[in-house]
Amino acid sequence: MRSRSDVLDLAILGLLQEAPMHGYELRKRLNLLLGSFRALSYGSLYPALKTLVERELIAGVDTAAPPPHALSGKRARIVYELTADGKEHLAEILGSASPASWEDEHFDVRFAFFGQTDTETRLRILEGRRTRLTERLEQVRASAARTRERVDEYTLELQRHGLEQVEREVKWLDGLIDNERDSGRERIGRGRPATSDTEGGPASPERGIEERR
Amino acid sequence: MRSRSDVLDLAILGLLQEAPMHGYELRKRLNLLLGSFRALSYGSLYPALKTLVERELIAGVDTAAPPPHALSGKRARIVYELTADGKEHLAEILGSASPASWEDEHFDVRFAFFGQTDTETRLRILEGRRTRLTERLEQVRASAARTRERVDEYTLELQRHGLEQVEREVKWLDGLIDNERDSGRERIGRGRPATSDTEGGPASPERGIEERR
DNA sequence: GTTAGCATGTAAGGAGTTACATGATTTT
DNA sequence: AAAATCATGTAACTCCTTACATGCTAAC
Repeated sequence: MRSRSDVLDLAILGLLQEAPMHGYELRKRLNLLLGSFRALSYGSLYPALKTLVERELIAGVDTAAPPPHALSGKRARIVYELTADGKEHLAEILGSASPASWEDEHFDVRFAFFGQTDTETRLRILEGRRTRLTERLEQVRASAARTRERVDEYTLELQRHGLEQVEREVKWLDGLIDNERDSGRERIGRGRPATSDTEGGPASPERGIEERR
Repeated sequence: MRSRSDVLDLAILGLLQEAPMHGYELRKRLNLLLGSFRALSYGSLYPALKTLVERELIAGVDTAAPPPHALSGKRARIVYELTADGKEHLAEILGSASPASWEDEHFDVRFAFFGQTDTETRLRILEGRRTRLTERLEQVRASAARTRERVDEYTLELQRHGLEQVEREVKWLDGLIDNERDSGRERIGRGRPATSDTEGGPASPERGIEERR
């Protein structure tokens, strides 16, 4: 009875670290976080919560009938929060930078919780990710060169577009890496993102991502 | 005993239409085609081939022991090719433009076989895809606006980057759509819009499409 | 003569989805 | 009063991967 996706577990723990929440709300936040739109189903979420409770990493409090006030009005909903074990477990994961961290499935979630990760680990993950992507570029370019002639134009265009997307992602990473290097060099604190930021708009962390346009 | 992924079936049929092939080779071509790098495993491919044979859409010929010459040297390998039914089935799929065609999982494969698809269908798929993506942009932007304040900067940056990628894809589609419109109209003058996609980027977009053939 | 790559398959299991089942609360 | 949306869960099923099992052939 092991598993239930590492990624989902981490996403849940990370979100609960920010604030206790019930399942339904968790799902919405999760959908914004992961892949940004693919809707995670309840059929995945609730069983995952269940096993996390069994492992005592989170605890659920049913807000329906709090012994003192019998009629709090609200209907049954179970608000989950991290246990001490859960916090420890989360900190352990967020402090690590294993090769898995920069694979497709893990990277986005790890990145989303960079606010709870120290600069050094952030850098190692970003660099690992960058290496992973450039390896991939090499590989695809190599095998594309080998099959060049027998491929029709649309297949070729699809490949070209795919490569361009990856190249773009590498540039994005370069910006982020520069950013982290700058911030790592001036302060030694834990966590804390680089920018003082806050001014309005969907502005990107200053120098990081301005390429294009 | 239905199914075995539509997408995989289509990819196999489409590739076999181009040329008969054995499993091992099919896999390599498939990996270039789909997602461009994610390696499809034999555990998926061979069972899929098996059911396609059972459905009589393809037929496999074992090249190991051709009755006439007992020692052709080559080891056992099964070359698959489309049956008449298979060709018909493929043509039917490639002629359709159902909503499924422009969903994430299907679109790439449909696009890869545009060479075997008529202009009108190509256009409908490209436009459907474009609509799908812009809907998604709207949706994400809307829910992002609602949660604006309580999201930290890294999560925000991730979302911003995600949106940018989708926007880029829409522009790519715009270029392709213009291209198809021009060719559908059997190229009358009309200095083409040149698809404002480019900037410093490496690849020269379009151009490749729509020549030779 | 041994490593690397060609070639074909099966069994078990992981990670998720859809569809079902149920009911409360809020909005129109 | 109806419809939407909040809220929680389970069962069955899908699609895929990993690991196993087997053996040939080319190159070093």
